[in-house]
Amino acid sequence: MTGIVTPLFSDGSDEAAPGKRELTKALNRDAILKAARAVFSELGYEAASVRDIIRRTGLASGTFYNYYRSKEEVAKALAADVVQRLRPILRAEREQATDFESYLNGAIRAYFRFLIGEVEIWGPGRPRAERFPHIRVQTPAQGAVFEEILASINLVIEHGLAPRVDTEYLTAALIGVAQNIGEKMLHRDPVDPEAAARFAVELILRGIGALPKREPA
Amino acid sequence: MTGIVTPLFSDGSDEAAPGKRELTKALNRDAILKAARAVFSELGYEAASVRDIIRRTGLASGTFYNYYRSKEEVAKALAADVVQRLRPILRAEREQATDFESYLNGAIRAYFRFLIGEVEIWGPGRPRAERFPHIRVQTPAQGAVFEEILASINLVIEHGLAPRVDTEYLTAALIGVAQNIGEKMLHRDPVDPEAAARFAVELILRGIGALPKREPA
Amino acid sequence: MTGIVTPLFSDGSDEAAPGKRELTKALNRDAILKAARAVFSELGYEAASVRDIIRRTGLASGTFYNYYRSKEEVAKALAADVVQRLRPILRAEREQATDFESYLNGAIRAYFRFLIGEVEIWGPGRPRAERFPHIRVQTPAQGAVFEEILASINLVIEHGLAPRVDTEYLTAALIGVAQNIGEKMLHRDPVDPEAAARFAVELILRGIGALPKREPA
Amino acid sequence: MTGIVTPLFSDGSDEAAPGKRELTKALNRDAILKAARAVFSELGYEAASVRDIIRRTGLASGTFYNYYRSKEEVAKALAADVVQRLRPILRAEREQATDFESYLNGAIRAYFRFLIGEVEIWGPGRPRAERFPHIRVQTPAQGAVFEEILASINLVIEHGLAPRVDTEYLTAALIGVAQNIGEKMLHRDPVDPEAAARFAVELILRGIGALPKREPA
DNA sequence: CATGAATGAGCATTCATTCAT
DNA sequence: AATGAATGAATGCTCATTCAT
Repeated sequence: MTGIVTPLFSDGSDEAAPGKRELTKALNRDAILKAARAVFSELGYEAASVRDIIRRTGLASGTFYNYYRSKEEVAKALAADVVQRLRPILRAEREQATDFESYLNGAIRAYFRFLIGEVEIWGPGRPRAERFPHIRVQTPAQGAVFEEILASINLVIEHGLAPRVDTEYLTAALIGVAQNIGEKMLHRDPVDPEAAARFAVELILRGIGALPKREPA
Repeated sequence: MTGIVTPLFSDGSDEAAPGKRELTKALNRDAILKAARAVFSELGYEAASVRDIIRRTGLASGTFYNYYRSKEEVAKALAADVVQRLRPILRAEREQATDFESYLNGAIRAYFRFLIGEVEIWGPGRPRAERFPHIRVQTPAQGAVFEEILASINLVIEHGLAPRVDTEYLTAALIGVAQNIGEKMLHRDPVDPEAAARFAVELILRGIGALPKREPA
Repeated sequence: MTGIVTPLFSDGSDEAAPGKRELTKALNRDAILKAARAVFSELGYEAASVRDIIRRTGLASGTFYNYYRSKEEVAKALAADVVQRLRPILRAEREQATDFESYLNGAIRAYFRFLIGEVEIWGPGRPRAERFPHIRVQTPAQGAVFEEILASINLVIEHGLAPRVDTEYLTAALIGVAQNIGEKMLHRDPVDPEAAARFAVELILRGIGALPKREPA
Repeated sequence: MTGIVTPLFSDGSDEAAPGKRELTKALNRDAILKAARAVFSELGYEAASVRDIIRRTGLASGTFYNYYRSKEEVAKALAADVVQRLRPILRAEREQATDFESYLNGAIRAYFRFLIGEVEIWGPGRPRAERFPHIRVQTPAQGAVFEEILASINLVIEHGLAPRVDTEYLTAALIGVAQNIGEKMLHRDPVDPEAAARFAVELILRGIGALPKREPA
């Protein structure tokens, strides 16, 4: 029952380095986050218990509460973390986009590439899912990502880049397409975000009349 | 606090078609299913407990286990039930479809109309969702419905009606679009399945090049 | 881990007798109450835990909650029980009293006799008390008893039987005297409620000028 | 969140009377005692936790254990403190008393005046009490005070100043009267210790035949 | 000596499941 | 077959206490 332990050997650099205490704290916090991410992914947010999380860290049960007040709080931290990494990417895409087409292109590509860096969140092969295959559960991180994309799309639309359609339905469709194609993409070998993005973007753009009909391949 | 009870004394007429015994059994089974559907919808599958379900039926807790072995089993029954009602509709659409366009048209329309008849499954206003908005939960019935549609699309594609695209991505996109637009549709007032279906179908069909570009509105 | 068990042999009398189930329930309820009384008395209400109570019954932990929702509820039941037994006695004394003197005489006597029947509530030798002797804890039953006496006194006073004094201070004094002398009485051998009552009553009555000065013994 | 801290660097002057170190220690000790007194008064002794106490001091949790080994120990210190202040007062009263009447007069007055100076110990409005009103909790200080008075009375009695009564019952009655009237006194506005003392003293003295019957008011 | 994170026992409570009635 | 009480594992969480820093 050791969990994260104080490093046995100091590196001697005491200047700006965090003290042993701070280090252990940071390590523990990370360990909890990591464990939570894994547990949420395997069991689903609802089914996961705080004890599942700490059990996986090897820390004592009480220790969890030194870092987070509840399962919900870890979930929020996890979501915040993923959002913090995704948001600037989406913002950049918005800023350099000249029209809806270029925005969508960039955003979807960015999202798919982002996905690949986060496989353990969408991680193919969730055992929980096997127990009752009909239910698809979202982890907090996944939920946060979709909300972020939604927000990004809405921003673009508000700025007049919108195509002339029912925008609520459009964003719903967009999210749906990105969500499902992204997930399929992760199961392919090799994982090819460019191809997936091309498919999704063309489908949407031509679907709303922003692209010419596809040439027969 | 008895709910549906077995009559203590039979009136001697045991030969009539369903039989008193069988009738009560069927009633109880239905009561449990109905309660489960409501509970799953209100609390979400994971958060719902067997106790929540039987509490709502008024039956005794032990009685539950005469019909189902666990929450999972009721969920499966619920899924089976919804599938049983959806499947023939989708099959009919497949059988009378002449091309992918006509199939998709029929299937999506059928699905959206079906949704409306099952509002209590998608029931807007799940309080649980409010507590942690990032998480979207699926009820067993919802999961089953999506799986059924997926299967139907795959059948159509296997039978050669497929458009010339990556069919796995296509079905993924299709499901995503139907799923998300269907959900949005349910929250509108008035609920208009035809308009929603038109949007979804045109998006997909034009998206894969099966429809001409949309005229400027 | 057997706790209260179903009696092994029925006595064959099935007429008005409670079913086995009801009997066990009644026995369990009593066992819990009894255990709670002992635990409160030994550990004090605050220090006692629900687990202490059920541990002492030998029942399973969950079983407690089939009978009471919390420690507070058992405490209330305990208090209600003691009050239910004390109240009619006090009422009788009030009704047959002709003046304050006769009321007080009757009430104090009744209270002291009642105490003796409830030794296990005031039980001499509370181990908890030894752990930190400065603290005197009241069990819920004790509290209820004092409240009941207080109410009784106030009733008498309201009905004009009051002596001409500051009645709030009078009742306070009365309760204090009864409380402390009663407790001392229980530790004597032999326990003599009559002598104790005589002392308390004379002290109070002469104290408020309702009795002549005591003759030198 | 440091509360009282040990200065990180000494200024070299370590020889001054109490010494920096000793001073800080005394300050911390006092801070803990003060916090404990407040916490016990607000929450009751049993409900109060060591954490509650240190939280209120602003000190680190571990620091508590440099001064006291447990909640019980602070309680004892608190009791000792109050006793230390009360004892000389009572002794003085004993020493200048010529008979039981004069002693009682002085002692009760002293006690009631003392009470007023320690309102925060008896502090009216303990929220805990409201949650389950039947239970009256004593703080360690309160208990100590009563024990001290008890001891004082017994001393007087041993020295032959005793009236001709059952002295054990007498002290019990005395304590009871002082305790309850004292408490009521604190809730009156204005708080009048003289009046309260007069009531209590006359009640007891006349009660044991040491005073003539009261004149009709 | 102060600090505050780690520890793990303990508590209240809920729940799925069993089984005597 | 229906009932509902009993069971005990499991959960979220708090707390006293220790100890490396």
